[in-house]
Amino acid sequence: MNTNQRFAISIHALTLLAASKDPLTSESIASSVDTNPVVIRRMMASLREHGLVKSKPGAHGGWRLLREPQKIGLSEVYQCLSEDDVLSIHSHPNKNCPIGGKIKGVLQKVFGEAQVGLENALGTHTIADILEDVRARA
Amino acid sequence: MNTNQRFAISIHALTLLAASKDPLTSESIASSVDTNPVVIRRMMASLREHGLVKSKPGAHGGWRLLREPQKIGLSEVYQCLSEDDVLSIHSHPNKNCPIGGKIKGVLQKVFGEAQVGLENALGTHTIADILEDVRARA
DNA sequence: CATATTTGTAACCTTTGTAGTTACAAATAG
DNA sequence: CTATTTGTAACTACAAAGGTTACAAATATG
Repeated sequence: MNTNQRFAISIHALTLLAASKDPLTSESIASSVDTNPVVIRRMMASLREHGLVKSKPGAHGGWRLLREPQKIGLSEVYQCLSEDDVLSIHSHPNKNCPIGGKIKGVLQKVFGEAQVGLENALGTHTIADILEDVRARA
Repeated sequence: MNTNQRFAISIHALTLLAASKDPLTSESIASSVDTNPVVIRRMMASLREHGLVKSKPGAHGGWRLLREPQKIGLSEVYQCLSEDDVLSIHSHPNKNCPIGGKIKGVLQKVFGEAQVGLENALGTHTIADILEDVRARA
């Protein structure tokens, strides 16, 4: 239903940062993700706006975490990126229809609950967990 | 994150059917949803494949439910449409990287849990509930 | 200061998915 | 037979995403 790899890439990048003492460049993150450095910068900018990471331009620059990995929950990462909700409502149902006129409000409520269900499940994991899981698969 | 109104439209259409004794045509459903009848037929075809509705061509034809509305959970409706999961994984992380090589498996597990959280929340509602909620907003 | 490195960002292209639309065949009721 | 309705292919328009290039601005180092 959805195609937007930014969330997956964000987790990937944050996990790389959690595993590294030194800052990582967009270039090196892009290499592990297998994409273009600009794609990484664009995405990391959202994480930076929410205070999860910091960037430093120039020689020996790059990205680093601003918080311990066990304090970065996946629901928070998700919220850095999610402009809209996962489920979306059709825009202009017929307001003259007794059902069409009311359905949007009902769907908003129900889809909101679904969103909470999704984010609660994500919130049970942190970047530290993910790193641990990755390492356990060695 | 997502744009695909089919789930919302499916719920809308099923609610219309639940509220009607007689079969409804794609035309009349499309009118309440405010879209083209072909869009409705395409979407209803998925619901038919999963045994939720039945269609009859020809004069006095149309769509009707094959099950009582209180026995149609929203999670099931969702599953009729969801080809992919809500959260999607980036396709080709670098397998030579110690993290890139393992991240897909880890994300599959975590995203699967998130999907379950979403569907569980949806599963607490049925088409009968939705119709009731709509009517309560009169 | 000069240079190499790295982020920041705008601009553009391509691909993909979705909704919308037209057209017409096939089925069905009366 | 005729009007109605689904089934489906084919096409268009549009938007979002990822990828790419180009270049300005910032920074560490010698």
